[in-house]
Amino acid sequence: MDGFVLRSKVVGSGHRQILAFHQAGDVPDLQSLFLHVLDHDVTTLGDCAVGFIPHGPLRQLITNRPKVAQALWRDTLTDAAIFREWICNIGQRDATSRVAHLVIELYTRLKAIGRTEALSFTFPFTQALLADAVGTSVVHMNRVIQELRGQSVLEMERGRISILDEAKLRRIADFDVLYLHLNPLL
Amino acid sequence: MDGFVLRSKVVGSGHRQILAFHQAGDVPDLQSLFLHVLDHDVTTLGDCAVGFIPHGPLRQLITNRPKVAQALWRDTLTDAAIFREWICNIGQRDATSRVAHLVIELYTRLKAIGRTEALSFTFPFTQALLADAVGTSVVHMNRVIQELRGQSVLEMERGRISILDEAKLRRIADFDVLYLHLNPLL
DNA sequence: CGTCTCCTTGAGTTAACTCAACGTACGTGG
DNA sequence: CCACGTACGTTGAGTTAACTCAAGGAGACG
Repeated sequence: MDGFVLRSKVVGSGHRQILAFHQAGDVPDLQSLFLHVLDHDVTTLGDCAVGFIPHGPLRQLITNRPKVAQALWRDTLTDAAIFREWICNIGQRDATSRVAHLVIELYTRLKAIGRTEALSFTFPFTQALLADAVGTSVVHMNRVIQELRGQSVLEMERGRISILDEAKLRRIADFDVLYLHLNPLL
Repeated sequence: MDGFVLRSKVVGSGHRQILAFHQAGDVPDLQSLFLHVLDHDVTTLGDCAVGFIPHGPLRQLITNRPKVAQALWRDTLTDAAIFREWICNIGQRDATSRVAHLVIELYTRLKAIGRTEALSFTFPFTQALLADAVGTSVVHMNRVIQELRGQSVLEMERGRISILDEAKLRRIADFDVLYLHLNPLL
């Protein structure tokens, strides 16, 4: 309902990979609705207001109301689409692009629910967090952020991210909004 | 029904990222059932026998038979779980581990449907294909494969992958089968 | 005032990349 | 049946992006 939630997984080396960020309105738990065992961690990121829906009533709802079921199913499919884009992001782009891409994704999704102000939004990140999300070391993340700052593309400070040059950021990010499937009527 | 299908996406640089492999019994198209616009490519890999189910009758089936709907929904959720593991694989492991992990994943999934022989299976790969799947260059993929060959862990030749030392491969891969959710009753 | 978390910087190292060339197998058409 | 083209694999050499280790600085907070 408010705040941010993240999915993550710790691999054998001890490093953590963040798999997704969720915001107000998302239902992260749907990913495990029919899996019976959670294969990753789901954590709040700072202060959060969250609601819980027991699986029992939820399954009943899904059985009795096909339209609601389809809307929820659709939600899990857009999550999957975002996972796929993250695979591309981490697999094919350099660290600077990856960060830019992540920032635009967060900005775009937050804008869709009216939680941005102009070209900025609040997000309780640390550099270590961003590093875990895009698969770089913390030190390198620091240098990438300085690079983006130096180019007057982004500003990041105390839980707030501000886009200074949107066109340039989009270019660096190689961002195509399609995968977010924001328009359900399309 | 037979053969392999792959999902992929081409990024701005022109490079291709493979997002998933699908085998007999999978229904790759379910990922776009409620999205109305496909955000990535789905391609056959060599000779294939595929079946098509029009969305109309499929939606009707889903509406009328909640149990079937849940089984199909579950299928899309396991696909998402695999996407998540790929994010970890590409984001956190080195190239050798990534290849090892991919091989064990393919082997495990094929074994579940009885399409392996002993510790080997047929798969129409090229080194360029594997490179696109784990996000490395072709040249580096070649060296990684030579490394695995040299350590007597794997053999790959003419569309066949053979595991020579399963324990060692699992160790290199950092593989935990959980994310495949092979047992629906768990 | 000390402690904790987070950010920053420098230096050395390594994994992976690019470019370019060459080898090899296979199939096809002359 | 050979010559050629194509696709795939292999190798070497030089370069670069990113990593690790280690240390120092800045702000927040009790």
